[in-house]
Amino acid sequence: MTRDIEVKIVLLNESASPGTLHVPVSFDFQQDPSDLDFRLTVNCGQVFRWRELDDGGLAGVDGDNWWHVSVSGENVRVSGNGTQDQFRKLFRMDQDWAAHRSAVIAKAPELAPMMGLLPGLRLMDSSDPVEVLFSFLCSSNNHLPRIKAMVASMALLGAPLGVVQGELFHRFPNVERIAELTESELREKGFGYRAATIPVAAKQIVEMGGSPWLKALKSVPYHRARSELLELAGVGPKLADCICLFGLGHTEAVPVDTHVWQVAARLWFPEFKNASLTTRRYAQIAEALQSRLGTLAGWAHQFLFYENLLNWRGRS
DNA sequence: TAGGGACCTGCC
DNA sequence: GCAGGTCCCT
Repeated sequence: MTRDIEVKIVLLNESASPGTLHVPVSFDFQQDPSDLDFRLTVNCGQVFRWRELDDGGLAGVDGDNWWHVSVSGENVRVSGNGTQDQFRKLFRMDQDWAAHRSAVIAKAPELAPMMGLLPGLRLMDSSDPVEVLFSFLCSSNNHLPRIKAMVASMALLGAPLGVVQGELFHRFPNVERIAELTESELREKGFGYRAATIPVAAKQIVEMGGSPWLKALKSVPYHRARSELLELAGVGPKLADCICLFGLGHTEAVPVDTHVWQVAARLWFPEFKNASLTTRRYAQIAEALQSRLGTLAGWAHQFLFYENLLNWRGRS
């Protein structure tokens, strides 16, 4: 691993988030793709700003850092402006995921087939809950390509971080900047009815203390964090759980969306077959996973979600 | 409480 | 018609 001097440059652009630029570093390591598959992990709907490059690599942003990942068999080369520890944290590389896999299969054997189809799907740990929150605010009643376009559009408002293969990557804007947006400008940019809720939610967060308030929800119990998030405009049970799981490290959270709903009805609740997703039934499904898997429930849920998403066309 | 409909926009 | 829903109203 090489580690060059860090140069801190505070950007003076008032309209953008303050950020830091570092001299790029790179490091190499060995990684079994069936334990951690970077391509799968950044494409399975936890994050919306990673893209595949012409050289076959992956590039994306997390918080103040941009990353460029190149995988060749078990050899991985990472370039970026952050530390190796930050990269390892993003992909939760310090945990024993083979053991986690065995634990999930032991307690919920019916999940084994789906886990087998998606080897290397890892739960990420974003360092910017603000980006997670507003990304998922864009996701309601929406599809992936448009969600990505909307998140990319918001990201243009943030400070420039670095250039990868000729493409400029931005830090996600801070809540204060998002709170300045107007409904009409967001509607012009194609946000649809979410244009109304995004600035309102941002103002609510600023009112309560901004990003520090949101980050503080990492260290309160999951149910407390969830109920606080539910007070925000446009945030219902599903989004609150996504924010808890992907942005706040509450890994017992189980977001129940249309895909998880379908799988759950097939697997555990046949009586839900022609029913609607109510608060009560939502809780029953989440509880079914949480009671058996505890803090591994959120990771396990990801297999239900993504396997169903990939194969939804093939089902009735 | 459960069920139903509206809501932006774009792709199947 | 339907998307990784939420909100409002019977």
